Amino acid sequence: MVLNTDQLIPGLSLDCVIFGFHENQLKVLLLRMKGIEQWALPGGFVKKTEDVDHAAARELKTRTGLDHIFLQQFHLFGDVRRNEDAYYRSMEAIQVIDRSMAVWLNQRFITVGYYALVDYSKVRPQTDEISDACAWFAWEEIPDLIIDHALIIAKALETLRRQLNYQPIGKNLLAEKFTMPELQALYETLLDQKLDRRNFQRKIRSYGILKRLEERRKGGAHKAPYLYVFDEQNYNKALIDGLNTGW
Amino acid sequence: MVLNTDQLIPGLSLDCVIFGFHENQLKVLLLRMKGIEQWALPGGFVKKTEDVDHAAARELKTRTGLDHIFLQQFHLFGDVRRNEDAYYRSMEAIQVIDRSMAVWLNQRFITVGYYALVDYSKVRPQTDEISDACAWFAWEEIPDLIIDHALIIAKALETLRRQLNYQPIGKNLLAEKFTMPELQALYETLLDQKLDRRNFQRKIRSYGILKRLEERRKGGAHKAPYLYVFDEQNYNKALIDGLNTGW
DNA sequence: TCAAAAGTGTTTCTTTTACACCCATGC
DNA sequence: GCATGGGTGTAAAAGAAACACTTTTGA
Repeated sequence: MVLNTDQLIPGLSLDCVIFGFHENQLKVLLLRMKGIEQWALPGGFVKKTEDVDHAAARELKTRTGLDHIFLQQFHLFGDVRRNEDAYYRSMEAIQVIDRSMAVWLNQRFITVGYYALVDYSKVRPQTDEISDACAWFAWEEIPDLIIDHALIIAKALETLRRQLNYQPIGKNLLAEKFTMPELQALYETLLDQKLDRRNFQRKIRSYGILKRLEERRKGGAHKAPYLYVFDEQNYNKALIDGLNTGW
Repeated sequence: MVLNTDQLIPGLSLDCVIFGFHENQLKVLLLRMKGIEQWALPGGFVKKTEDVDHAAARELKTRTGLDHIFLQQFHLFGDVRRNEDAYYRSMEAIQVIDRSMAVWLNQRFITVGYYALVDYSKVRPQTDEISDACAWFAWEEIPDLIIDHALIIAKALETLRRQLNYQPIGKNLLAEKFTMPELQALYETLLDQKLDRRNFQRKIRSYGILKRLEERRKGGAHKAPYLYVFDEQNYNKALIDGLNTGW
């Protein structure tokens, strides 16, 4: 492994829950390390001379090729025993990492959870020297994960769902141009409930963050739906002001 | 200082934004370190054998004497340069801390922000060996703070305000028995807006998390208001399920 | 021509807002 | 007795929910 542990903050890692949306399913990008059966969240370490947020953006870029993406810290996982099960031992055994790296990894780690919303179609999952697979998994089909990564994903989704109530999302999970049914499917997936087509349209439109194009999505088997884009200005305003304040 | 730095995770601190409510003002508990003019958030470090959450609870207990209090992690502050201005140098100068402690403090620190909601009347602010003052400050009168502590407070309040929309709060900031006007004053302070008395009552009551007692608050200059307590069961349920889901 | 998806409008119900009157207390 | 705060109810407005019909398209 090419990491020079001297340059890294010891005991601090970060894990990215990278959400995508495809075929009406919420997906998460996962990684399998060489020599380990379980899958893991893509993650990394923070350089001593680097902002923590920057390290997360760097990891996201490495893994997806994407830049300037919605990426947000959501929780610090800091239990003493969270990484005590030394999952990487089999990596040392097959010489994916060396002894000193193994020792370094063996210390107590706290990890910062980040979640990212990305356009599924733009991502080409990347493996590296220490991983032999990188792939999207549908929310319902997430395999067995190392240490507390299942918990991290659960917490990320919980945060995302909450976010949905007061922030405009969708911009990052969909392609630039999208249809209303696509946006609705995204909301339905995230909320895990069916919504009324007409009421959904009304509500979303009332936010004033969408612009409908003249263009329609052709080639579908049925009536061609309109394409929409987010109105940059109003969208950004909504990001700051929120949507449903409740009071 | 009695801390043995060998037992602590290096480069990791935590800061607690302890909110109280008194005389219709939102207050924050602050600390002044010996030899430093600026005030600071009460904070601490995490033992190598301790959960991060536990360290926060420990700090809260030390500082306020309170246990089992609403205490929640809200953000990790991880910029490289956040603590580079070495505010503690004057502490070393007057020998509040020794050289090795100063060196230890001089490294890059990331800090986890926690916020706590406490019953103002139950707190007896505690100083210790390294601080010469510990006091409540009204939100509007927060003095100059060390490093990024003003930012940390701002972020805590932002989180708290957001929380207000989907979680029952008040339980932790008020005495066990409280009046509707007191609860309303709390909401008004947190939201920084006036609310209609009658509509507020209706809305709060519709949540079903309060129980009205027969008892009234006597001794006031006017009509005696009823006392309320939170209904434990429904309150806890609301904590989990949320109040205004928005969808 | 028909099944399935997409577009649009209306009615009903619920929630929120705005607003007015009576009661209790200390001065 | 009057100023002030506290309790309660009701009518109007806004928003959410429920619901039906028409259009487009490929098979």
